[in-house]
Amino acid sequence: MSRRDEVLEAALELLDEVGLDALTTRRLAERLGVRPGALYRHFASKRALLDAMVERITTLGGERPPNEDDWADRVRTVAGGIREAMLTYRDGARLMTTFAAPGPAAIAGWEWFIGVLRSAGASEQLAPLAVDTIMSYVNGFTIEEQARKSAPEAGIPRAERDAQFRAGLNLVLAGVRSSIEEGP
Amino acid sequence: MSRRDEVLEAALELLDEVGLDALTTRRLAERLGVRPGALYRHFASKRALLDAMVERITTLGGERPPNEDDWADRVRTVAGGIREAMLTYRDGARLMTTFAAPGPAAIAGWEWFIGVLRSAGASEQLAPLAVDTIMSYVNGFTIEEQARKSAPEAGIPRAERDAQFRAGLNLVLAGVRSSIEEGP
DNA sequence: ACCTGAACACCGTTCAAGT
DNA sequence: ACCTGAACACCGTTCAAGT
Repeated sequence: MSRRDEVLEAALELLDEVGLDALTTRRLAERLGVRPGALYRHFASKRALLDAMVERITTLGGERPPNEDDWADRVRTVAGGIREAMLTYRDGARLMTTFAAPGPAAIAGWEWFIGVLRSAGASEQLAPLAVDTIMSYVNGFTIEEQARKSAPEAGIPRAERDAQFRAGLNLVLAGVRSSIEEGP
Repeated sequence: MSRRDEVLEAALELLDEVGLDALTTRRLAERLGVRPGALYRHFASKRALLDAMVERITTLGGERPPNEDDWADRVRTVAGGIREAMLTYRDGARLMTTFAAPGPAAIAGWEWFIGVLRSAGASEQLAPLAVDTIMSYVNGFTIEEQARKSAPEAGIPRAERDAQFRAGLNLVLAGVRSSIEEGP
């Protein structure tokens, strides 16, 4: 494990403890027992560090269910994994929205996702639209879910949120299914 | 127009010019020809100022189409208006994700939205799920759309993005429609 | 009511110099 | 290769004092 990776790991731990707004280079340096300037040997800027954190979280959601599964089940597994990855660290979803450009892990995942839709019978036009729509739903849901913490109904139990996520995803999937059936 | 409103207006203009990361109290004070400390007579904190900006943007998306319209058309109009409101200012969608608690405008809009779904025949359980799912899609789509600026395919023309938004929304609406038809 | 002056405890970042 | 020491140009926020 390179020193760079150790810094990255510490940054993710710190994020989970204090949240995105309190994640400062100085606090991170202190946690590493080092002066702030030393961080710049490993990352060109705080922005670069955040990008590496985003890529790392993206990799967490990289599970690929077997092709024998129903296509909708494969989508459910992957969508659930992406949500799971964002929920792993405090403010994880909000951190993702600060990304500069999609990293290799995100691009690979996107292409795999297109393939699932194509194998389900989606046209060349429909498949990317469906992937984009599903991803918008997953990201939108998770961002809002994770943002609610000082809100009125702050403490919705995890099991309920899981059920709501699945139900909403099924709604979207029903739309995708009916669009596939309508043909080109 | 109160002084407080003038400060709020200036903050929104500044946001549009420099983006969320460069929106500082000191820059805002300079634009108003005032010392930084003076802002605290009008807003208790920067957080409070950001909350007021969020509420203001939410109000922008508050159009209510006539009840004679088809329910799906009403949803399309309102969803489009919410996206429009977030796109009005640079980083508008990302600003929304920093909200503390939903303001009065957001709550009123949510209840109206539920009514539309109920009038379309959605059950008491389905209506809030559908609203939540549609809103997740709208927010997720717009956040991603607005975040892409230094990305590879940065310059997708507005008309194309509008079309993609509508197409994705129709996909979700198809799912909602089929769930309504399946009954309770 | 609104603002100034001045301070406080922080930020991200750079860079010569050390080991 | 990795870090220190020290500085630079910034932050958000407070508060007595002015008009």
